[in-house]
Amino acid sequence: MQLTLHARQPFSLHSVIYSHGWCQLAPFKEDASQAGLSLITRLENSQVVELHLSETPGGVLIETPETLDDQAIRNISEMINWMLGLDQEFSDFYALAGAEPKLAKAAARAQGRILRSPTLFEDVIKTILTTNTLWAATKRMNANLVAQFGDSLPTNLEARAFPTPASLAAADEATLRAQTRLGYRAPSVLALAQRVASGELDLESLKHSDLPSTELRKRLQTIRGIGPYASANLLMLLGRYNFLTVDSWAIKMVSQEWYNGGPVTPAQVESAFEKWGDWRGLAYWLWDWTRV
DNA sequence: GGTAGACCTGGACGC
DNA sequence: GCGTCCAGGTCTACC
Repeated sequence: MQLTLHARQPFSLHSVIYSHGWCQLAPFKEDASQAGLSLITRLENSQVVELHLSETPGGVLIETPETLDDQAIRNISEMINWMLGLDQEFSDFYALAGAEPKLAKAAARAQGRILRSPTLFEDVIKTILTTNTLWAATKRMNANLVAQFGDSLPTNLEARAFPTPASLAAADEATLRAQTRLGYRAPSVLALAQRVASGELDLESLKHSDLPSTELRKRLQTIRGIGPYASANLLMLLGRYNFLTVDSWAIKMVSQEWYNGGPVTPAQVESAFEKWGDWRGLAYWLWDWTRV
């Protein structure tokens, strides 16, 4: 099956794929050429498929060896549209960024879209796995979750999709802690999976929520394991750029950029980008931190 | 509202 | 090979 989707211009698949580290997390798989991206995902009809994404004039080409019915194709179309933010509009941001040397290349590179997972559930779990640990450990924990709880491709039992809420909800905390190496994050992951699987929490509805960003942030922070940094990361994935993902790296970068390497508080990191208004999270994210 | 300490893993380092 | 130290956000108790 082949499917072509149109993207609002300017668009660069490479810029979306490398917008952050998600492309390194299973079940995403980077192309050796860095020109495309593969993923294994579970469709609404429970079919597990492998999709390959590549750029085509005006948009993105989706290919899979599977034979799919019309409903599955619609499902994939909506999923990829969400993951790549094909409808997202950044002209206001580009107009502002053009006057700032540290962001001047954003429009030419078609930057702004942040790679999303197929479901917000997957993105919340992955975000929890990024907290209070090194990137190598995040990749390991995530790979363990996929390997132990994800559904397999029919044609390759080793290749798995991200676990469903139900499959994780059925796990026990001890297994998550010890075998998946989630450590103290295990209760958070388990509690979230159980809330989503039971229907108590409709995470996916937040993708298109009308809530103001501050309210959405409060809602996200009711999830165990989601604090200021993680909620800001999730808001950015939801297309809200009102908050900064202030982590230790951000503090270090702002210290070097504006405080001559001196001590910097999270509030000072926030204020450094305050003038960017509703775009401040994106201005921070795309800022060219290289010294001139 | 602000602060301190616990939570857990794995890499780096010294012995 | 073993022990110790440290980095990395969130949560909770306490002031």
